[in-house]
Amino acid sequence: MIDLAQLRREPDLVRVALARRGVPEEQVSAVITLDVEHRRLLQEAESLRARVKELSREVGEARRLGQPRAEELQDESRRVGDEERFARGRSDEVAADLRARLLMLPNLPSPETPDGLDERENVEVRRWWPGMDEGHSAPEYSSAQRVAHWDIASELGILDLETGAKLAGSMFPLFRGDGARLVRALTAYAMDQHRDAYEEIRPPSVALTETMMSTGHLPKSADDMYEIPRDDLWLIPTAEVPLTSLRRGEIVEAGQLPLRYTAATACFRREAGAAGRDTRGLLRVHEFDKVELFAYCHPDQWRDAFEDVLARAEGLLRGLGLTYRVLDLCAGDLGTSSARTVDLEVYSPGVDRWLEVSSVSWFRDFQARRANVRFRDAEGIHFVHTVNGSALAWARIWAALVETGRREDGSVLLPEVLSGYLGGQRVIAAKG
RNA sequence: GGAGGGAUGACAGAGCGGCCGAAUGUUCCGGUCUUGAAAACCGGCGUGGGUUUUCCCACCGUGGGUUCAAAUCCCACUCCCUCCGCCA
Repeated sequence: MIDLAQLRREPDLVRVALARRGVPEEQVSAVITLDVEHRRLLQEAESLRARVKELSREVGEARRLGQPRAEELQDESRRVGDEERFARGRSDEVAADLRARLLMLPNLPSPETPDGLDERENVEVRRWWPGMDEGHSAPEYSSAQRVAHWDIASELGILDLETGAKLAGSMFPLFRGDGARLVRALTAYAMDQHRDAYEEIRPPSVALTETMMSTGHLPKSADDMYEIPRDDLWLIPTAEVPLTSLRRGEIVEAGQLPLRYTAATACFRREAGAAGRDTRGLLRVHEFDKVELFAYCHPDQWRDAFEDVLARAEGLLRGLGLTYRVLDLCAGDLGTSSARTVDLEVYSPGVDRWLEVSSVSWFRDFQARRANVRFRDAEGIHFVHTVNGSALAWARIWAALVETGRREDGSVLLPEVLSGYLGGQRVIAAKG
């Protein structure tokens, strides 16, 4: 959540920043009004409380000395106590309202985040394709590569969407044979690339409501997630959720920062807002495997952490030989918790589309404040910054690889970097 | 799932219902001493909020309750440990 102290200090700055992402001015003002009211009620309740404590001390004193005024004091304390409970109740009500509204406010966009209200105004910052570094122009794709992955997949028997749907409903993909093996190889490839600097974590695939709150996925995006109400659990939509809560409530020494973690997990998304869109193949699915990179860092380190995650995600794409572009998301297209986000999209020739396969974000202290993760240095205690990004999300990568690698004979050539993870195999053979 | 034990500050570990936000030890920080270090000695050392420099409030696993007054009593829950059962 945003910093209430900052909102008090610089209300106009907050108003202007949030207006960039389309938050109505009234939403901000409502929070300010509630905050003023809350502080007034809190002071009232606390001074009554102080009076009760004072009287109670006097009661003890009087009784020790056997003074008859103890009874009177006791009665008065009871009266003040009733008043206090009433005042406290009103204060708590306002506080709950305040908190609820504060949690609904998104993060302030970074000054360098481009203006714009939706994805049409995202800014393409660069593009890469195999051979570009050697001066070659963008690749021409053959007709063999202009076949959608769902067609290739059924031809080769490596993806079985019908059976996935039979088991779990539509948009739950089922990979098989070399297709399943490919997913496993991709995860192993990525994890090995990151192990020099990121501690590998294998977290639970479910999270408590409190854990979902910390990243900002709740309360706002409840409809986009799978819920297990009986146990107050949610299926994680990304490993960002458990990783952000790894150090929840802790104070770490500044010298330990940055703390970097990586995790490969399944990610579950209801995609409620996108029902009916991109439903074919792997363009949009309810479950996919993803490798996530995450860092808790010092406010001075966020840019390095951000650049590192981005460089690693791009490095994987280059290793895989996929054409991709980098988009700087505009203020209006930012996720709730993010101050700055860069998306990576791969070009997939069979469907002729750019597919989002990574999102690298800097959250400033927005998530750290919710998760209460702080660091201590000579000056005192402060919230850490969080940075994370996918490196990478495999379902769409899988589609792009299969489409890009398809040859005239119908077989699929896989990138060399994966051969070590595929027992030397380079090709998914066409069915004879 | 059953039986028992436990949860207090960075750690260890006290705490008759009434100056307990909390003893003590360790760690850590500053100082004295020392050529330097260690030891010894002296001092300091939780977090958040409100007010603002005088203070006030909250927090002793979580949530309720009893009481003039709760770390301390009662209830529920969570987690951890030991034992039994079950099991990938």
